[in-house]
Formats: sequence, structure tokens, C-alpha cells
Amino acid sequence: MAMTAKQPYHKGDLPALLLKAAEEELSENGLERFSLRATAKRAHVSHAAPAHHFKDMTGLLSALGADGYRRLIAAQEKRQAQAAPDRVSQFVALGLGYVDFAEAHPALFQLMFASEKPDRSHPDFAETSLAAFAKLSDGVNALYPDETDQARRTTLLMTSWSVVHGLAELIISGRATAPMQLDTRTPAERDAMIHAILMRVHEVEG
Amino acid sequence: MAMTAKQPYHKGDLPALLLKAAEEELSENGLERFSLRATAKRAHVSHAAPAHHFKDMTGLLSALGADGYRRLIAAQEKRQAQAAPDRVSQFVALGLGYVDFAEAHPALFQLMFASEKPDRSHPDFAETSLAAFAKLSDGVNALYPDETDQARRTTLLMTSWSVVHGLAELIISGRATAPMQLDTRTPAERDAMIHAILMRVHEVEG
DNA sequence: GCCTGTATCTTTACATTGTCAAGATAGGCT
DNA sequence: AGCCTATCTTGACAATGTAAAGATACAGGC
Repeated sequence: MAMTAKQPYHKGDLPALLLKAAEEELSENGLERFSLRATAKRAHVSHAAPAHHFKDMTGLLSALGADGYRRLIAAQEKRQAQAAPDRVSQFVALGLGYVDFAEAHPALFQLMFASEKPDRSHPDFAETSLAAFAKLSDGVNALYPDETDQARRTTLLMTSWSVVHGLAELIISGRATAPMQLDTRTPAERDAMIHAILMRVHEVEG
Repeated sequence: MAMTAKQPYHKGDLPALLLKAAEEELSENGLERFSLRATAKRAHVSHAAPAHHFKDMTGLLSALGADGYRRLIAAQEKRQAQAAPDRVSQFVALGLGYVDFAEAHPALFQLMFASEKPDRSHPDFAETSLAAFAKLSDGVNALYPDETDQARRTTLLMTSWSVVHGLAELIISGRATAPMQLDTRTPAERDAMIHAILMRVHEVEG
């Protein structure tokens, strides 16, 4: 996402400005109340300005979603950098980063995974979402280096993905708050609970 | 215009008609393109007619969501009736019914679990969603009748719920199709895969 | 039987939305 | 300099959810 130093016009880097404004709108109002015109207004441009950079709302949200995948991966890598180097710790870090991201950017997370507003065939969106999938897939495979049965690998991958994705969804929709008593947990307790949930899927010792 | 004999008014049971129309709209257009006016048009009433029975769109969708929870439970019970009576089979049936429902009514599922359009404090919505949660919770507890540690019970419940909910979300969003090759599976194969994924969480023998 | 009242439904109106088309602006290029 | 093209603004349009006012039809009291 690095931008060139040379500003194209008098307005500054409008695409970046719009992406920033769009995310702020998303955070404040949620995905379902997202408005293109409000985004333009927040960026101090006319309501039709976004159309020239992103063709329509789908284009803007596709670009924003692609950015989201990059930041999802970054959140996972941040956790991995803090974690012990063994396979299990590295795998759990993937899940913790996944949940971190969902909690920090719930509307963006929904945009990326549970919305038809972005265009999944958008080049950037498709590429980054595939990269995120590949990262998770690699993490699961690294947990079971000796597993050769393809069907079992699929089961392990889908179980891992399902549990972390489902947990993220249940947390950001507020449905996990009461069962897990999340509002009375310290960050360390929260991490320990998520660790226990994620590793319940795997018989590997951690 | 011919009138029915006993129905309250000349129009028949409009609330039920609207709920049916709303669900058809939801199925055909998805949650994000749902339109109250289109629903009214489908029911052959004016666009403002729904407001008198359900105050606004939130009211209609809350009622529809409540209906969804009842049918989610029904889908689970149908699977349970077909399954063997042992605890493990009954538990897996809960998960299969959960996924069945999500696949059969993806937009309704999203409305129930991943939307802010319905009002979760709506009496009917709150009650039925709680009943669905209780059913799942009971199923998990029945799997571990001897478990007394509350923290472990919570871990087991949240892991089970996360994995089945995440799997449902990944399936209906199309993200599980390729990894699981769902488009080349027979129903029996699909059930076996889901069974394997769900039971990966539990060390109980099945 | 008739009249009033009330629940039901329709019509009208309004602000907001996304998108398109036409006009305005300004920097780049020959 | 003068055209050109990308960029942005303005204006317009259809669709949407909601509220208010008008119309309709049944219920109940007299």
C-alpha cells in the first residue's frame, strides 16, 4: 500500500483518503448502514468523487476488503512474532491474530467474510484473501508435518478454520460475551480461553 | 374482488402473507438487497401496509428471525429423529441440522446471526434465539455428563458452537466449497465430512 | 337500521441513497 | 500557447424507508 511521494493533484491522495474515510464510516456505523455519500462527505469531496477512483461502491469496498486481508495477516504475524517458535505456539498465534483482527475491526471483518458488497473476483481482493487462506492452511499443515492423508488434512484445515472463524463471528456479534464472560476477563485470561478453544481441536500437546 | 368467508378482513392473514413474502425476497435477493417495498409488492399490498402489523423493517425482520430460530431447532430435531439414540449421534445430529438449515436458508441464517437489522431484544426473537442456544448447550452437556469443571464445560460449549457455526458460515459464503470439494460430494459424503469435522473437537468415541 | 369508532390499508410526501451524465477545472504534453 | 485528459462538481433520476393524511370496511351501541 505504499504510495508514491508525488501527489497527483491539489487534493492530495484521494483514493487513500477515501479508503480511510470509508473505514471510519464502517467502524462508526457498521456495514449495514455504510453510505458512500457519507464517506465522500467525510473526505470533504463531492458525492460523486469516489466513482472516478473506484467505479462504484463495490469497487471501494473491494479495495477496502483487500486492505483488510493484509491487515488480518499482519495481525497474525504480530502474534506470531510475540509467540514461542514451536509449531503449536505459532499455530495458536494465527488464531489469536484472527480473533484480534475481528474484534478490532468487526465491520471490516464482516465485509471481508460475510458480505456480497465487495466483488470477490476483484484482483486485489481475490489475491489477498487467497494469501490469508494460504497462511492458515500452511499453519495447519505445519502442525501435522507427518500427515499424508489428504482427506484428513482437509478435515484438520476445515475444523481449524471453522473454529477460529466461528469464534470470531460469535464474539463480534456479542453472542460469546455471556458464555465466556468476556467482559470480566483480563487480556491474558481471554488469550488463555481462546487458546483452550482452538487447541481443543488438536490432540497435539501444547 | 371476492372475499373470503371468515378471515378477519378482506385481505386474509396479512402478517403471515408478509412473512412469507419477506422470506421469498430474502431467498431470492439476499439480506443485503432486501427491500421492504418489494416485499409489500410481492404480497400485493401497498408499500406502507407492513408498517401497521410490524412497525418498521426491524419489526418484520425480527419476527422473521424468530421464525428462523424455530425452524433451526426443527431442522436439528429432524436430524435427531433420524439419528441413532446414543449421545454422540444425537450431538452430531444437532450440528448436521445446524448446517442443513444454514444451507437451506443462507440469507435467513445471516439475518439471525450476523445482522443488526433485527432487534435482538424483540421478545419473540430473544426467546427463540435463547431456546436454540439452550438446545445446543444441552447437547454438549449431554456429551459430557460427568464433566463438573465449569471452565471446561464452557470451553467445550464454545468450541462446539464455534466449529459448527464457523463451518456453516464458511459453507454458505462459498469459502468451504473448494477445500471440501462440496460440489462433487454426495449427501452421504457431505454428512460424513461434517461429522468428521464436528467430532474432531471431541475425544469421545463415535 | 344507522351512526360512530377503530383497525386496516392506500395514497401522498419527504429525506436519503447509489449511479449516471454533463459541466467545470487544472495540470501535462506537444 | 493550446489542446487533452484525468479529476472533481453539479444536477438529475429511480429506488428506498418512514411518517402523515386520507380512504375503507367491519364492530358495536343506539
